[in-house]
Amino acid sequence: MSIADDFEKEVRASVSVALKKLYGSVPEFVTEKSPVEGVDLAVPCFPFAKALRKSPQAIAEELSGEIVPSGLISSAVSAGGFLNFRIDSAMLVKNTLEEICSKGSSYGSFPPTGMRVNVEHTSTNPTGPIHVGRARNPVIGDTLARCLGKCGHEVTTEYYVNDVGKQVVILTWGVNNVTPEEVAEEIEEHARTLGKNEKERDKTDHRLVANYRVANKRMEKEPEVQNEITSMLRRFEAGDPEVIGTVRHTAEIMLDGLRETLSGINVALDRYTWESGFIADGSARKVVEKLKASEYAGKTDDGACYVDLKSFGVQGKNTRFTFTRSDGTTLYTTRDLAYHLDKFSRADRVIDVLGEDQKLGSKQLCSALEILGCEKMPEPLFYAFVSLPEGKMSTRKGVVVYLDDLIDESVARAYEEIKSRRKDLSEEKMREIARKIGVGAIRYNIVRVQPEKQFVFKWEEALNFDGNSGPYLQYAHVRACNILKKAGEFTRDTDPSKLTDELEIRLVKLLSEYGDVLRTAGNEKKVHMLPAYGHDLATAFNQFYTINVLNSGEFRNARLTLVECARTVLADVLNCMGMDAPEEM
RNA sequence: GGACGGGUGGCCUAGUCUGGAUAUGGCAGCAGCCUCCUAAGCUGCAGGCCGGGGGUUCGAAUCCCCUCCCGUUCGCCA
Repeated sequence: MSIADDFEKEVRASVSVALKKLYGSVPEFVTEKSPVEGVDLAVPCFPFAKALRKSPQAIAEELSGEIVPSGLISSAVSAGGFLNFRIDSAMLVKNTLEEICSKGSSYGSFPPTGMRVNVEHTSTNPTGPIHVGRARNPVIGDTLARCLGKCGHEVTTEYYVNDVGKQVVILTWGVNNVTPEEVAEEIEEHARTLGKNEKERDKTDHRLVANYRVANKRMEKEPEVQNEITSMLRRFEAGDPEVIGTVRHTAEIMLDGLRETLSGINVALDRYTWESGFIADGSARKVVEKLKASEYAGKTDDGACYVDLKSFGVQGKNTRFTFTRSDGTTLYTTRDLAYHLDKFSRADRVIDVLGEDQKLGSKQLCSALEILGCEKMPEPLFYAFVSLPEGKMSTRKGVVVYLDDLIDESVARAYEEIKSRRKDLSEEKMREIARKIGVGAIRYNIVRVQPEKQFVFKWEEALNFDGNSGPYLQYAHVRACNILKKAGEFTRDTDPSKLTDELEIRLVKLLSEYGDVLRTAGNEKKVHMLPAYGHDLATAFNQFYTINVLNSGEFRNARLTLVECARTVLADVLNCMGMDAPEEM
């Protein structure tokens, strides 16, 4: 329960009492934030006007006369039909600062709920490196998971590895049959057609791309290769452990590279679940049997099985959701059903971070789960695709920016910045800080926009280190650290009579709202609230920092206490966004 | 064609679910601020028919209807 919640409760109670006393009844009313300076909570009186046959202004006037400031309410005044409340800033300051001082980095966190929440994110096909079109997924997913953890839930993050299907089989064939000479030639040719010289990156996910391309090309031209791949696929689907094993091995090699990339942006997943596992353990088969037995089931002339989802609101030319091919083998979505049943056996709440191309698939999945008698539904969190100014991202056409390249570029840019302004640091230290800043800039830039908004990737925006950016927040944190380092010893002082400046109150007010932000960002899956809050907090801190002398004078202890509290919350906001909180930069 | 999402100053963006007072910030532009805690900062100026049109309402960026533009999707692919 935050002080803001308490304040709202008191406001509602006092308005209710006043309404009852003046007019004999308590109609529904709302409390809201106000754009007016110095107003912390407002009650619009317009809705009362009709029933009471009085002007909103008069009602606000009468109510304000009835309400005596007490507790957290310091004043209640009427203005233009609104009843405006002001919070007692002394209590706000004292309560907030004391709470932050005593709780430290757990300030803003909620007590354990015992709820198990599973967040599946990233899950890109293990057939190539992660490009920035997909980078939204791990960043949103990881940030959401961290926020949910702060909300008190037991969070597990999970990557679903698609090691089944044509794509991975082609890749596997390429890894095992394409010669090093062919690979070298392919790399050269690719560079030539794109007109740029891509440097060879010594990472498995990048290296294997050439094998994959050669395999695709040869499959198109050579019938024998086509046959080999088709036969591998058939053996895979028949459950041949040898084929399944080699494909999985290839996927594992690829995944090593992907994991390395993810760890580069501070993303580590708790669990990797393999799609092939649901074939191996028979659970996909069980899904098939159960669906076949349902009243919605049907069979085409060829023998493919489907359920008709018309009555579930699924739209389209065809409302059939096919779950076996005519040869009886399962499809991706069938395995995904088994996977979701598995997830629900391990978690109370299941969240899938998905690209918007999965919308229909996700809807079909939910309907099928309903048919299977699943009581809970997965909650999808969709994000729109990232494109480049020249158009849609395509690995084949070379219209692509890899996440690894973005990270390198951003870190290099941060290194240049730090080199130009800090002559005193060692090379090693500069590299270390540049990494933190560069990665932070990327994560912030991605998570700051609402996921459903389409996103055009521009280098100058991705590498922006000013204003509404990751480094801006990190810089505010650095400033706080520096003051505290220079200050050395001081006694904490939460006496509100020493922190009465408008800028100080505004900063404290923001600090007091942190819990609400985490609740919205986590439980309501509105992850972009976090960077917005962080930016407001950093701005308030910077203003406070600029105006006041903090490390001397009669208010030294109180101001340093506020600096310490701001640093605590800034560091935690950064942490929730998977960004490092450097002590210098 | 249907379904779903987006459209907010030159560019990017918050607010839309749950209607409320002068629409949030940033970038770029202009003008200032480092004898004092890192100027990746701070202050000020300029810039808006909230895609367009109707409607509901005391009140609409927000709700309803129509319409335009952009994206995604409508596989016995994954």
